[in-house]
Amino acid sequence: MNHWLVKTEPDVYSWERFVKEGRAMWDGVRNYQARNNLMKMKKGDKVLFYHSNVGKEVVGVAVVAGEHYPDPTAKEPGWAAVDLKPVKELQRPVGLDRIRSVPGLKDMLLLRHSRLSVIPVAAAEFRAILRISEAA
DNA sequence: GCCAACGTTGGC
DNA sequence: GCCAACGTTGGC
Repeated sequence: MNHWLVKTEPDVYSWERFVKEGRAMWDGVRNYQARNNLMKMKKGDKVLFYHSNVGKEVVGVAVVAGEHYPDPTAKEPGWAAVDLKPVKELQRPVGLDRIRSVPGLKDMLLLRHSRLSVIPVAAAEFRAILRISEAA
C-alpha cells in the first residue's frame, strides 16, 4: 500500500465539507507530476489531507475509494481524477512548522517540493505524522 | 500583498 | 532545442 498527501485550500474545498459529503472526486489537477501521482493511487491507499494557504496543516486521513478515470472537468483529454473518502480527522492538526521541526521529516516532498499538490509520502513519514497528531 | 520556486509557453 | 517571459502556487 502506498501513502500520499493531497493539498487543498480550505476556502475552496475543506476537510469539513469533505466529511459532510462523505466522498470527493479529486479533480482539477493540471500538473503532470501531480497527475502521474494521482494515476498511481490504488484503492485502499491512505492519503493525508492537507490544508494549504489557510491553516498549513494536515487535518485528516482519507482513503482512495476509486482509482483514476478521465477528469470530467478537463477540457483536454489526458487528465485524471480519483475518488477519495474521509477516514478520520486528526486528533489535532499537524502544522507545516511542526513537520519541519522533526528531523526525520525534513526530506518530505511536502517540504522540498512545496508547489506539488499530489505528493507521495513514505510509510514511515505517514506514521510519524499520525504519531505527532496523537501526542499531547 | 509580496515574492521565491518552478512549470509552461512561445519566439527565435 | 534554448531560454526569456509569463503564470501559478503557496509560504511568509
